[in-house]
Amino acid sequence: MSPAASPRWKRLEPDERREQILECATRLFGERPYAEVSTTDIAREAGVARGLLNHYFGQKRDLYLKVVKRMLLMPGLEESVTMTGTLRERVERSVEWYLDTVATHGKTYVAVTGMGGIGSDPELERIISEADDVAAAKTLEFLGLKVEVGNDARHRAMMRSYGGLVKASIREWIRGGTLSREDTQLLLSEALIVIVRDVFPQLAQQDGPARGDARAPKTGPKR
Amino acid sequence: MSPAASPRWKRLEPDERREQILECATRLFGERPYAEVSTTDIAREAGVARGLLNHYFGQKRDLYLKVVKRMLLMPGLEESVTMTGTLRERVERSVEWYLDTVATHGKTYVAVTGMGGIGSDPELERIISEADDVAAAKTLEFLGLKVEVGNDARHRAMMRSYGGLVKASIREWIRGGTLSREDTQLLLSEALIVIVRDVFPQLAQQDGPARGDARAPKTGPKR
DNA sequence: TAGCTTGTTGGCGGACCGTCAACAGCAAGT
DNA sequence: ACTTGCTGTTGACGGTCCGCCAACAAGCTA
Repeated sequence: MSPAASPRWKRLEPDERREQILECATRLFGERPYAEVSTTDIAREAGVARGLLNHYFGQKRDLYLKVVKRMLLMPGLEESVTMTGTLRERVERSVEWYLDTVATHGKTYVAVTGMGGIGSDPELERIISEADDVAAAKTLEFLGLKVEVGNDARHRAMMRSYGGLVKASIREWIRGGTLSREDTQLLLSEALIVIVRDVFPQLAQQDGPARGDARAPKTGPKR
Repeated sequence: MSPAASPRWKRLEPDERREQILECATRLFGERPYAEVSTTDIAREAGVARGLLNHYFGQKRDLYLKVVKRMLLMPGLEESVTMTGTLRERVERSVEWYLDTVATHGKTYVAVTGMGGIGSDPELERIISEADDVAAAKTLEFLGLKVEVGNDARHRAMMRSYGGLVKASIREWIRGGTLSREDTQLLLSEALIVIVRDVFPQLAQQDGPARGDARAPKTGPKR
């Protein structure tokens, strides 16, 4: 008889196995809520023993965090869009690019960023918040706005808040279709313009005619 | 000897007991994430057997939903604020009222509305979305804006999206203090004004001078 | 082919949750 | 004051899920 008819399981490089498990986990976490995806499900989907998940990722929660991290790392904004024209034009193009990117990830993006997976987990919030910071910094940089360091924390916080609007409207768009893509883009562009004007009031005059009702006081922290 | 020295437990009316459990659950869910609050914890906190929670609320998830519901029902906006003055003034007052209300609920509100509790649960999302609708409708009504029924779904979706901005910025404010209350109020007011102008473009001229760069097309679904 | 490295398995122990039959507080009836 | 009955409440049982770890085996090397 053949010396080793067929091995009962195949031995993979750690990186390969890790990647394979990550993909299965990503798919399942996109289909069902966090609590309803058991490690047994993921293991079965990947065709491995359940204990292997703990071996590679530690806790189930850690595996989920890895999934979120990989999902939120969005590649190259700056290479794919030109940054010319008025502030409004640039804003609209960057929002458009962002919606394109999200559209490719689809439901998994919504499930991960949205009402969440895990319940208010500090680590998860840190990761998402960090990803929001990156996205915000990219956007601001793309808009050609330099961050003066004194207000950095405040500006980042404002952009993270804007991220809340982004996610909520995208959820409306992707999930139920209660907003069309045009609606979403309009909403996000207008809001971003307003925020930029508040955070960087000195740039207001760059965008064509100034607003009629410019609030003279309290456009920034008193200095 | 005394006939019944002291009963080992006290018998309460169902409504009383329910309320007592709800309060303990509310406190605990405000302190820790959903998954880290066991029904045993809640039962111990309330000085009650664990099975009683299931008797009154069914699943642990149902108890959590009850907590969220009670948390999101915010009483009387319309009675407490006058609705006179320009659109900007009314917006700023309503935002201010909302921030006051949230401030009283504190961390629990943030934990409940925020990154959530349960993982993307349809029922939970329905509840939160419904509460957002109520808050949005109250706000719009308070602003003196009548909803024309044709665009109702779209308008509600936009206001729910705005709710995402509200929650995110409030989280920045309450949690880490990365935004001051003034920052939060400024951000939310400006954004709300913009949204109202987009959703109800015909009301733009009510608020002083019109914007210089008013977008003539695509201010609504084509009809 | 024998030996060694290490990727992988499978079961153990513990935590948590939903259910349900039995128990007991307590108010009404005698 | 004692008994009866209603029902609020308890405590344990069965099941699921997860983290851990010793044993196992795939596959390279000599």
